[in-house]
Amino acid sequence: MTEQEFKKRYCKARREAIELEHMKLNPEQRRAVLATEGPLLLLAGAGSGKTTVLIHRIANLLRYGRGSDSEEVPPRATEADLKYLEDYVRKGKGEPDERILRLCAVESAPPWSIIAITFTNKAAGELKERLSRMLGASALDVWAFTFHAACARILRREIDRLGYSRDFTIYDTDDGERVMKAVVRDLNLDEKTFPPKQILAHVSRAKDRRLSPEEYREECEKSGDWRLIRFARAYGEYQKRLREANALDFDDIILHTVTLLSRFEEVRSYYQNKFRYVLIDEYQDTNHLQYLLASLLTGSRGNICVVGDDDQSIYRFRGATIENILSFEDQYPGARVIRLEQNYRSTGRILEAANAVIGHNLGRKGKKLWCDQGPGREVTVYTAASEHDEARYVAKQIIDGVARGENWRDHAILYRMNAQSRPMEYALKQNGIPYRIIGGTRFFDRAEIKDMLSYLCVINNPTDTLRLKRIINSPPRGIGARTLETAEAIALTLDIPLFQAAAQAGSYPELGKASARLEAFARTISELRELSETLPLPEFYDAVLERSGYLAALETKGDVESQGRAENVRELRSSIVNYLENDPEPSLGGFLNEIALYTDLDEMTDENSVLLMTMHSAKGLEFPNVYLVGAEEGVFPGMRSIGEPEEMEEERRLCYVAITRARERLFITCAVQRTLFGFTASNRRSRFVDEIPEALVLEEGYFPPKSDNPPPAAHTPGTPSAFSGTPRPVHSSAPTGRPKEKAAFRQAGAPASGLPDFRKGDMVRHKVFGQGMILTVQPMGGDALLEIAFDEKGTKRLMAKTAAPYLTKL
DNA sequence: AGCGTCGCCATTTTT
DNA sequence: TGGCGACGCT
Repeated sequence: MTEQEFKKRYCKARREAIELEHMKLNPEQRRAVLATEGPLLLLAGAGSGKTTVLIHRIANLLRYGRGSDSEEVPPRATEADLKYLEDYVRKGKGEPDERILRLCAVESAPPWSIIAITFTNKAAGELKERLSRMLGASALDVWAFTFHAACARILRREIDRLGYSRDFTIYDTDDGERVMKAVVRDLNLDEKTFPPKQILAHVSRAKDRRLSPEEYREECEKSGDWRLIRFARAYGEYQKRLREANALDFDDIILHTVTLLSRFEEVRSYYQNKFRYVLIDEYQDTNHLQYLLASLLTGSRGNICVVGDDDQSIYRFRGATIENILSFEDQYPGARVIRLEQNYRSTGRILEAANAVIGHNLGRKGKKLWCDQGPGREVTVYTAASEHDEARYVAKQIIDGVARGENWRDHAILYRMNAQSRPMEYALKQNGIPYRIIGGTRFFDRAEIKDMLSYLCVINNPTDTLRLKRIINSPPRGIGARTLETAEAIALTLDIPLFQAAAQAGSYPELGKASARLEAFARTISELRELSETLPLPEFYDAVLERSGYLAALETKGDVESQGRAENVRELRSSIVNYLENDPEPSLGGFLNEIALYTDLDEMTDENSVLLMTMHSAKGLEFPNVYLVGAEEGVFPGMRSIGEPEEMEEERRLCYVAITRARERLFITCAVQRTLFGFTASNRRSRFVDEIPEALVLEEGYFPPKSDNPPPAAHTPGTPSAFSGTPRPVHSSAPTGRPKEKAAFRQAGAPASGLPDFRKGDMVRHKVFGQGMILTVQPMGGDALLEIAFDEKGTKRLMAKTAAPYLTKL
């Protein structure tokens, strides 16, 4: 055997041997796992198993390094080795022994040499969990973090080079807004013409382009726009204040890491040497800065693997550039591209619908999902008379589903705006359907939680003036705006932290009577600070709750609102306990650092409830039944996107995301008339609905005469894509020619006229809740509230008219 | 300092 | 429709 031949056979056998361990994957997935070297773009469609691929890829790197993607033969490999390898492949069992491991590995990657970056903590956590389940504890040394967590980690080591100290604090959006607000006031700008939020948006964009306040100012001056020039000045001042407070906002975390890596050769080479393999998830959501970071971490070795789906890019509004994924191959010459198009989630019709809709977009890589699952049921399109009718329809479908044996949690209602949840909630409540709203204001964004965290921040670091100001008078302790102002002035002139001024308030006569209150507050904080050094964290937290008077203030208020808040504040304790269990060296500072980047504590519980959320928050999730609600022009696609081609494409991608959440059944609903924000409007139904081939659709509900509904072809941009196999008929969904629906108008779950005769003590059977007895009947404006004790589901309150179709008297 | 009223405004969200 | 901030009154 020639050396050439040996080499060839060896590499082939080695590759096949490694492949055996991934036989559960499909061929494309396997290719993606084995292509370890060089740049790789993985276009992973919805439901194509990309996380599985990511996991296997990391596992492969840890075990075999570049073994599956290399032409190198180990220098001491013998023909006996080759034979052993080939025999192993022939057996096809895929359970490698020591020798196989040794023969296949080419520089196995140590865990800490792999960095996998995700967008959310949830995704990072999931990655870590699945990795450690597959590979044991050593997998925990893989750097699986969010962009921000990874950068914060780097900064905690290196940031002193930029003149910040390593124990910097992280300001969230809310903190940033407070600072900017103060800046606007101090620059004597009007908050109406210079909304702090808007300035921050500009600042964020400037940071994304790596413009310093000076550079940004120069640019603004060239433009001659006096408003922009003020913006630039505000940016400078804002940045100055963050620096003084040794604080970083979310953009700074990335920006400063990029600066560090590009400016300091030794930092750059340290991390480039450390990280042999860089993986980035959800690449379509990265912004320019994150692109730079990724390329700086990758270095000349070029082992970067990005995973994403251009069709699922829905965060342009917060700076994500779809460009990053579209031009990956230009930025990394020689990049390999692998498409994962086999979908393991949805039925054929749902996928066809998704393909057809997204096919109307122009700027895309092109990809068509397929599955071997069979067509499944039609997509149901229901036209409702109003948003209430729409909600009742959805409630009815859910009840029917559950009556068939499904779980509540198998149903998800997706809408464009949070404001749309209200009528839905109403209908669900009336039917006694358990539900849970995801999103809206999240746990850590709630005022009471921020207050408690601010207490902890101030105790940990009394010079954190921003947080100090937040809590100094909550609960009210007689330290008002006036007092605070004088105290701040004193602190400023003496160049001491505000906290110190408060602590020695007695020595400043201008504070008058308030000085005693300031000192008392400062004393409380100092005492708590001492306690924090001796007590275990949860007990210490209890002490904070008590001594701050915060909890007591909530409890004395006694209304439902405050009760909920008190509940939340106590709830925070459990995340402290949680932290304690995960950190080998827990400390108050450690907890605060972790919490600063961790917002989604409310893990979706496994409680059995119908889920309501925006289409955005549904990304990455899947449900057997999906209700895509409010499919009307002006709602979805939203008002702002009409007439803006780029925006419209983003809306369409959002539609694609929403459709592909459905596993078995997809319901799309629209209302002929809808009241939103106090205005009643009649909207045409969404163009996206009309982009779904008619053959896939089953129409239900109310149809107005044709004249009210101009042909959809007029507002359907683009041409049916080459991918959408079935060419669309020129006209599609105008209701004429479908006589049956016209006659079939009946509002969903609409109450039969007249009040059903329910009495106290009646035994009834409900379609879903089973048998029960009516406890009370309270007449309420032509309807009645029934309180029914069900044998198995407990006591529920239902509206008589809504429940009537599902209730029978026994 | 704290409460009530008026008027304005209005996607989507993660870190 | 509803939530929030500014303002003005007590």
